[in-house]
Amino acid sequence: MGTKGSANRQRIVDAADRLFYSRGYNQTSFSDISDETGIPRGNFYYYFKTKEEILEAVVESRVAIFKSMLEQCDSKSSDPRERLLLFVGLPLENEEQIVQYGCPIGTLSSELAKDQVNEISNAKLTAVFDLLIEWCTQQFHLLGFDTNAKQYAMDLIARLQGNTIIANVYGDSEFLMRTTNDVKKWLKQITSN
Amino acid sequence: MGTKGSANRQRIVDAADRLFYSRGYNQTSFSDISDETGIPRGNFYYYFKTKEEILEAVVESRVAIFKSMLEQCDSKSSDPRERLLLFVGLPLENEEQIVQYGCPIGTLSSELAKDQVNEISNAKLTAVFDLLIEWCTQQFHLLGFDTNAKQYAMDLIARLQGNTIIANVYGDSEFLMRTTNDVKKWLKQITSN
DNA sequence: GTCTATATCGAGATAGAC
DNA sequence: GTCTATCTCGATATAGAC
Repeated sequence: MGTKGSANRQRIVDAADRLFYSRGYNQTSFSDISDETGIPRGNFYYYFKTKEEILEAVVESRVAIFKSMLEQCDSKSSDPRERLLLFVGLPLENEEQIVQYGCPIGTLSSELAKDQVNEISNAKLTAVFDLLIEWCTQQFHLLGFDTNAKQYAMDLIARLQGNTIIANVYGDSEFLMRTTNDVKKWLKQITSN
Repeated sequence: MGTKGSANRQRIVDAADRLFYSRGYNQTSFSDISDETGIPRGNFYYYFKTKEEILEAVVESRVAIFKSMLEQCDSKSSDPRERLLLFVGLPLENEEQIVQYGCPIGTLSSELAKDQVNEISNAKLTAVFDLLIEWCTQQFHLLGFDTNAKQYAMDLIARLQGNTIIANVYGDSEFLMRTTNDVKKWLKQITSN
């Protein structure tokens, strides 16, 4: 195992992940990460040349997390319809955080879209969305949807994002629960023939 | 007219509004606003005691802008159905900016939700969403919807937000146009009896 | 009311001892 | 590999001349 597998490196990435989510990337300082981990600031530069490299590692970590969530959906059911329903229910598993800080991908994307700098990281972030959309597209394909499978997938992700935003703005977990059910009903309806 | 009506004050607010939108609140410095307006940094403190006061003024300005957009919709048609269709089409009028920087209220809300500080400004921001939701609720009421009028209103706003996010992430104005039409179709469908 | 000079702080980043 | 000390810069904010 190289430096990528170092325990300290992992602790930095994990703490940065939490802080980038709860405070935002730009509003998280090396001192914040240092306070959380107990690892002194100067040590960070042994693992990462710049703050942006930490961001890249965090994004990679989130990609891995979402991949494993999709695999969970795959393993729990072999029925694409049931898989999509499981997928739609995922935000409720972290309902409290979602309501408080929004979607970990959506909010980071919005933030980085305003930074002229981080082109690399931004490309990697759309990769998370790509991952989710491709997975959903595949499920819709299996359900018999053809050319419009990707449209349905993008619409589904858009709906989840929109519901998350409103739930976050109003700190309203009831709204998140209700609209999650609405999306599930919509899914059942369009796949019931 | 007091200091609130000063031309310089207004120029500061207008420049800050643009910059908070394109770069984000936290990533916009007094120097940026100074560069845009030609007004030296130190002068800002004659009109605003802190940066957060500038933010409050910007939020007030955005509230006013959205109010006038709603009044435009009101004046163009007296049919609530037609008004809602006009409302849904609004994002396309600033399509380029929407695709590049996202929704001016949605992205600012997401950003401030992660700042532990700006409670006041955040309260004012939800006021913008309140404004839109109440206006839509009223239209749905006029269309004969009763207890579920507000639900439809919130769902409509959520859909617009979600579509904006995806369009922004992918820089995809085609998606914004297609989903705008989809929302219009949905509106026509639920109001056609 | 307007502008210059400057204070103060915290950010990211570096050098080098151990 | 780890940690301390420090550099440099740019941020918000202040003081005070004009």
